[in-house]
This record gives sequence, C-alpha cells and structure tokens, in this order.
Amino acid sequence: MNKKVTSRTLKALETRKNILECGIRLIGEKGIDKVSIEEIAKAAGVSVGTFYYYYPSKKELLQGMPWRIDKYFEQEVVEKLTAESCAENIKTFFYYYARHTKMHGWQIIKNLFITDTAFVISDKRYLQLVLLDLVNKGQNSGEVSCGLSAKQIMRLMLIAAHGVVLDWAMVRGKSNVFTDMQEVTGRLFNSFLV
Amino acid sequence: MNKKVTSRTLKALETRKNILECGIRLIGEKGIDKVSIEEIAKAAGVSVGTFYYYYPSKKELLQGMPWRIDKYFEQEVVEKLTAESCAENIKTFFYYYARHTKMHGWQIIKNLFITDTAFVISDKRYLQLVLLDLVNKGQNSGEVSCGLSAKQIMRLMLIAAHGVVLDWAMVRGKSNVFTDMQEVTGRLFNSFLV
Amino acid sequence: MNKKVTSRTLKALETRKNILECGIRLIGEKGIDKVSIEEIAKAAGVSVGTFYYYYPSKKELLQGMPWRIDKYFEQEVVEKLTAESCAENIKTFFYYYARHTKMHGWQIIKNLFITDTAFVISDKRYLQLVLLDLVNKGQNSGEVSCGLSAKQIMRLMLIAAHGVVLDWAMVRGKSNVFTDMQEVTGRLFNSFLV
Amino acid sequence: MNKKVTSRTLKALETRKNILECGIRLIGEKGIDKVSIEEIAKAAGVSVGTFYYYYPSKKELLQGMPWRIDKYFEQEVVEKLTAESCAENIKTFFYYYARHTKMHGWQIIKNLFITDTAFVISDKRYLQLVLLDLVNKGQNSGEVSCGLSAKQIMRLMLIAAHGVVLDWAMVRGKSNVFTDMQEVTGRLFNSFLV
DNA sequence: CATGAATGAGTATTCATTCAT
DNA sequence: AATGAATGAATACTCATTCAT
Repeated sequence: MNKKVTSRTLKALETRKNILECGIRLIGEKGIDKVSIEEIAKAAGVSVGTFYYYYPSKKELLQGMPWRIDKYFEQEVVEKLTAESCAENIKTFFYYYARHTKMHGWQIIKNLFITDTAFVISDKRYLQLVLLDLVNKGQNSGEVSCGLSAKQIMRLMLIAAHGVVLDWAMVRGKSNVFTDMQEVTGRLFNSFLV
Repeated sequence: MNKKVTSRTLKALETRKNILECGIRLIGEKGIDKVSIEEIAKAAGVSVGTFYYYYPSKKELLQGMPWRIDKYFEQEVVEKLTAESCAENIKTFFYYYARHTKMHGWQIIKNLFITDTAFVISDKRYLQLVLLDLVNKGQNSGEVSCGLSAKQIMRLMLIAAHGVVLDWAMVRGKSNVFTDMQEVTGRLFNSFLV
Repeated sequence: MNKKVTSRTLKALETRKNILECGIRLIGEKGIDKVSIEEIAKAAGVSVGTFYYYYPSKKELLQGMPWRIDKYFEQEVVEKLTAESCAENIKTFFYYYARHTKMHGWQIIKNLFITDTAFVISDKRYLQLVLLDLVNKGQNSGEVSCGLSAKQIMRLMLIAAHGVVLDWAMVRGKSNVFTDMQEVTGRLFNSFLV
Repeated sequence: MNKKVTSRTLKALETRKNILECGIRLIGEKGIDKVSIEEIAKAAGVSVGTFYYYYPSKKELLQGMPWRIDKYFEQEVVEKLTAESCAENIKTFFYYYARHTKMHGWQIIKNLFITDTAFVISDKRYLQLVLLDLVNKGQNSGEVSCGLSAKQIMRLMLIAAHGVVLDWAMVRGKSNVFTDMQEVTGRLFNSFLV
C-alpha cells in the first residue's frame, strides 16, 4: 500500500530533495570533508535536525548522487547512440561522459573517487553495459577488431576516460575535458578498429 | 655563508628528515585529513612542539612527497631509457611507472590522488620532463608525428597512465596494472607514430 | 459522569496501554536514558505525536511500571500467604520476591535500580503494605517482637532483600538468588522473633 | 627511567588531579549522565581540550574513584579492627563502610552500581579479604559458628550491607545509613554467632 | 485521534596551534 | 632544540518537544 500523497508528504519530498541538492552542490564546490552538516542545512534553509531526519549522515548524501550518471545516460544519452558507425557512437558516448563530468564540478568527481569506490564502480554498471553493447555491435559489424574481447575493450576505454576525468579533477577543472576526452578515447579506440 | 655542520645541526637534520618520512608514510596510508600532527609526531618519536619547530603545518610535509617517484626515475629508471627506438623507451618508461605504483600499494596511490593533488601533475615534475624528452627525441628522429606538440603528447600519455593506476587503486589492486598499462599506453602511443 | 465507551475510546485505551507496555519493556531492557521516545513509539507502532498525546513525557511512563510486581503479588502471591506462622508467610513472601526477580532478568532489575528509583521503594507500594501486614499479624500474635515497629521491621527486611537482588544483578544472574534470599531474609527475620 | 619532576610536571599532575576531583564531585552530585564534560572542565578551571588531554572520556574518570574505598580501608580502617571480639570488629567494619558511603554522596553510589559493575566488585576485593579475615578469626576463636563457610558468611554480610547502601542511595540520602547499617548487619551477624 | 516533519539546544570528541619552560 | 600542557573553535550527531495537517 502506497503512502497517500498529501500536501505534507509532498512538501517533505521537496525538503528531502532540496537538502540533497544543496548538499551535492556544496560538496561539489568544497569537498566532502570541508562542508559541515550545519552548512548544508543552512543552505537548504532547514535545521540540522531536519538534515538528520532525512539523511543519517553526510555520506548518505553521496549515495543519492551516483545513479545520476546512470540515469543521465539512460534518459538522455542512450537515445542518441543510434549512428551507423560504432566509432561515431563511441565518440558520442564519451562526449556525454565528459559533459556529465563537467556538469558536476571537479570536486565531486574527486569525491566520487575518494569515497568507498566500490559503489561507484557498481553504480557505473549500466554505463559499462551500454559501452559494452556499442563495442559488441562494432565487432559484429566488422568495424571493430576481435583481437580483444568486447569486455576488454570496454575496460580499457573506460580506464582511459577515467584518466581524463581524474586529470581534469586534479587540475581543478582547468583543463579542457572535452578535447582531452576526445583525443584520448578517440585515439585509443582507433587502435581497436580493423 | 653556510652554517657550520656540528653534531647538533646534524641531529636536527635527521630529526627533520625523520618527521618527514613518518609523515609521508602515514599520509600515504591514511590520507592527509585522517592523520593528526600528534600521530605523526608520535610516529617520529618527537613531540608536537618539535613538529612545529620544523614544519609550519601539515601541508608543508606534502611538498616533500612527490620527489619520490622522481627520485625513483632519476636514480633507477633514466639510465635504462637508452634504446634507439622511442617507442621502446616509452614502453620502458611506463613499465617502471606501473612498477613504482605497485611497489607503493593501492592505498597510497588512492591517497595520492585524494590529497591536494595539483602538484602531483605539476608541469615542473621531473617525471614529466623525462617523458617530454623522450617524446621530443622521437619527434626529432621522425619516429613520432608532429601533429601534436611533444608536451601535448606527454600529457595525453600521462593522463591515460593515470587512468590505469586509478583503476588499479579502485579495484584494490586486483587488476593487472602491468598489462593494462602496456595495453593502454602502448595503443595510445601508436596513434602518435608517423 | 463517565465517558461513553465507544469503539473509539476503547481503541484509544488500547493504544495507551500498548505504549506503556512497550515503553516499560524497553526502559527495563536499556535504561530510561538510553531509550528515545521515537524508539518507544516505533515499538508500539505509533507516531511520536501519538506518544505525546497520551503521555506528557518519558518519565510519566515510569509511573506505570512498579505496579507490576504489585500486580504479581496481588494476583498470585497474596492468596498463598495464609499460613498460621508469620515466619512461614515471610518465607513465602520472599520466595516469590526472588521468583519475580528472576522472571524479569538481571538487566531489568539493574535498570530498575538505576532509573529514578524513589518510587520503587515508596511507602505507598502495595508490596510493602502486604509485608507490613504480615509483620503486624506476627506482632499481634506474639510471634514477632515489638522491639521495633512493624514498619521498621518491614523496611529492614526489604533492604536486605534488595541487597540480595542487587547482588544477583551485579553478578549478572550468576548467583543463586533463591538460597541467598532465604539465608539473608530468614536469618534477619529470626532476629525479630521473640 | 622516571620522568623528571619539574615545576611543569608538577603542575600537570595537579591539573589532572583537579579535574578528577571536580569530576567526581559533580558526578556525585548530579549523576554521570547529567554532567557534561564542559561542566567538569569549567569547574576545574580548564578547557575541554585539557580534560581530554588527561582523560579519554567521562567513564575513565570513574575508574579513578573506586580504589578509594580500598585505600580508605587500607589506610584508615584496618588499624582500627583490633578489638578482641569479632562482633565488635564487624561492627566497626560496617560503621566505616557506612561512613565511606556517606562521604561520597548517594549519587555516586548509585553510579557505582550503574557503571559496568564488574570492576566495582573486583575493586572491592580488598574489602572482601579484610572481612573474610575478620570472620575467619571469629570462627577460629569459637565466637562465630562454623555452620557456614567464612566466605559464605562474608558474602551474605556484604549483600545485606549493599542493600542498606542501595536503599540509602534510592531515597537520595534521606535514610539514616548508620543506624540501618548497624541494624541490618548487626542482626544478621548475630545469626552467625554460636 | 493520529501523524510525522521540523526544530534547535545540547553533547562528546577532535585537533591544529601556541607558548612557557 | 625540544617539550608537552593547554587551548577553544569546530563538528557530527541526538533527542525531547512542538504543531500544522
């Protein structure tokens, strides 16, 4: 039985969401260890008690974030991966990867790497599946070499992409993540073409 | 005018060095924000007062850290980068990069990325100069394309290598950093050959 | 004028009782300062608001607790205190005292002593009246000395009994509360016989 | 090698002792859960930081207390237990037991029972040995019956005494712990005389 | 009657930093 | 040079209580 939707539950949902968003923004700006709960609460216009009413700790806030890249890809990117050429789709894939990265600020990227990374990886599963699918199709169409398994190729591509994102986070957003991404993944992917 | 070297100044230097090494080790293991001055002082067998006598703050300690990979390369690797072929030298370079990474454990690598990392990738680092030099030579000898500047190539190569190392740290040392490194950097570098 | 008993008031009474019982149980298990209102409310399956509707504070709940041993005595023990000899009845009394103690576990006993304990030993308690009555009868029948008032004797007996129970709680239920109770109260009571 | 005793170490010791004493007093007055560290620190005229410099937590403070009854008996009471008659010594013993109790306030007694009781018992070991010795002597001299072992007698006596102290703590120091102690332990001990 | 979102004062604990010795 | 006692601001987290719905 679902909870009834009343003006109260609606407002509560909004509060919850508001806290999440303010928290993510602040963490993104300053890093998780440099933002206090009080700061987040104040930014969201609620009391610390309210923060804890919705989230048992600061870390929980981060849990609300990472699915976003999955969601982002699921809702906005996948539909654009319909080019004939595999290379084209791969290019699109990593373009949006870079885009998503930039949307969230370099601090948050760094924090994603910091916090227990296991879940970051697991939450990226969807992403991996999409990329794997692209590679598979490329191999089936004869565009991509079968020298390495699709899974291996996917891994190597993501590793390189992570490098780009990390570099961008390390120089505090001062590098051009789009061109770097394109250069690195583009060149690497070329090595997998027949 | 140099200070006279007395037994006293000698001991002081040793104390200073000792603090540095313990601090670096602890920071590497636990991350800079998770190590207190007291902890470092205790590990070094001195008092907190002594710590502050030598270092104005914890961050100053970090300045002492990045040499290490540079030292490693300076003392043990550079002499091996004498192959005719640039590609060969690049391969050697990243082989030792992976080796150095593995030597230090994934925990330390992860923390290296976490802690204020700007300087890790800073232009001035010896490591980068070595790689830059290799690329330059490759371009001069006509082995490497001049489509991109040597500096750009160096950056892209290091970005990819960082991706490999990061992945290795993220899976807690369970991937094969040697083969991954070779695959990624090897394939990427091929794209720079004429 | 009594309130009409409707299904609504009935349910309210039940809710009230339910909160009391869950509260008592939890307080008994964990101690009053270690149980939150929310915890009690959750255990009782109601909201915190409902808790406050029925009880102005946590402490009010405690008022509901001490009946229990009184209830136990009223419902199950008193009817057995019908021996001719006062000493016999006293023995029975403390046997059931020990029995009740053991039934509730040492944790609860310890917490009973901890939490605001004044009322536990309050003059008004049914238990004490029963014991007082027994002593009175003993004095009237000439079995018990009148050197001390019945009330004094009752107090001293209970004090000793509390010592036994406390000891049992302190050794985490590892002593034999029955034999200890009998030894201590039996011997002490002998001193009041003529 | 002992630490050198300088004016600094001396002052430090005093600070430590001062914190302990203020803490014990406050806990005794208000109960451990009702006293904050800040309160203790303020009472001792130091900062919270200083409190933590000396004691890792509030509980540690309690650890500093209970040996006191042992010390108290060792230093001030034992020398007075030299009467010919065992009964007389027992009386003296429990007189000082009551005295020590009263010296510390009922709150602290209650707290002793609350906090992990294991150490209370263990810290009373000395006390038990002294009492055991008294009983043994009484049995040897034929004053005390050998119907129960000396150890058993000691246990029962202490159990009763605990009851008195507990009662006193429960009524917040409003009973007369001296007369109660004498009545209860005196009468009980009589039952062990031949 | 009942709910549960919201509050905010209160508390334990940490830690970089100072400074008299 | 070296010490370590002392500081106090900062911070995560708890919980009794209120009140609009």
